[in-house]
Amino acid sequence: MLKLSKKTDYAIILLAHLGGQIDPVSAQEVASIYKLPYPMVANILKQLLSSGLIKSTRGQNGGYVLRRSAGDINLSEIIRITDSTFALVECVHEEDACKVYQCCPTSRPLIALHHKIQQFVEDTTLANIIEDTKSKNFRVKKSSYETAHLS
Amino acid sequence: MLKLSKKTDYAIILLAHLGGQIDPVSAQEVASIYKLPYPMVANILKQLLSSGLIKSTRGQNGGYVLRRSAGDINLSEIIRITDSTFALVECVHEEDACKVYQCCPTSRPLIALHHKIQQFVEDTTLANIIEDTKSKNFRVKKSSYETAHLS
DNA sequence: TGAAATAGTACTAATTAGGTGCTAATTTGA
DNA sequence: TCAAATTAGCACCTAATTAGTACTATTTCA
Ligand code: SF4
Ligand code: SF4
Repeated sequence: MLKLSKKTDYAIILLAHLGGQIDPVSAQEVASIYKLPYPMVANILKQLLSSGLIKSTRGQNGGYVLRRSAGDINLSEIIRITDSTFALVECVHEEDACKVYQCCPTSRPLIALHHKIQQFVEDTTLANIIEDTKSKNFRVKKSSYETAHLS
Repeated sequence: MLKLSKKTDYAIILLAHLGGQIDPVSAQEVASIYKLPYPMVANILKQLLSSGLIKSTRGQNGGYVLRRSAGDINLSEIIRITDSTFALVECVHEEDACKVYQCCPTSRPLIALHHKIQQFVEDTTLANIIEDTKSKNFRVKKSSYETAHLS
């Protein structure tokens, strides 16, 4: 369906929040701030932890903090963790994955398109997202053309 | 999962084939050429027909031809027909679609990213795809950088 | 008339996404 | 020391979407 899963979508919100904090933030806290279902948030954080993107402290006043700087984390990596490795078409990473590959005339242009989109998501860092976040209140006043300073 | 559905993937193959022919091509024929399951191909062609992308002739020697020129059909339209309207995140086309929109800090940068990708798929016409298709045999010999003349 | 083909619709099966529950382990602070 | 807060690690369930199939009717042409 060519859209980000909720898991990835929420993960981006969570990471963007952690990126703006210094002290650990608990799953409880971040779920209530953004009105997200706590169990989902907890699950996603656990997955981000086991993938090494964040680190945790247990017990009272515990929570999560980013393990690396926001500028070092790109969107491609987040998608890979919470969704799966991005592949516009199956044959991008493994030619054998698609049984019609040998007959397929359009794999080449589709793979080329894949790489262009891939470049975008790799160039978009968490720091970029956090930066862009700050002006949310002006969204409705600006034209869509002016939102393009993302990369 | 951020990938094209098989339906869209196959639709592109079918349309690219029709774009290279003058006489009507039957579902049977195109299915056998590309080793695709006939029922799927037939279904997809029916959907492309009802969406006005192709036209049909029935009976013996019948089949399908493009209704418009390949240069007039872009990837965005194909995706809209066989998948659904592209939306990287739900809030792109309708803010109310996502219940956390009011609290969401990251919608702005994600919508910006959406528009960039959208621009790509709109700029990619069926004619571009057909053109790029011709050099498939050189794919393995070329670096991925050289595949970029798509848009 | 009969074979080849589309037209339309309805259906099933497999996979994925979204969301929940439970129990153990750890830390803090009263 | 003990209870509360919190993460850790699973296993599970349900709904939605995708992939693929089936069947019947209609049209065309030889
Ligand atoms: S582009 Fe062709 S080879 Fe690649 S996944 Fe799609 S059908 Fe298969
Ligand atoms: S970006 Fe935010 S508002 Fe948009 S769909 Fe995702 S969670 Fe909802």
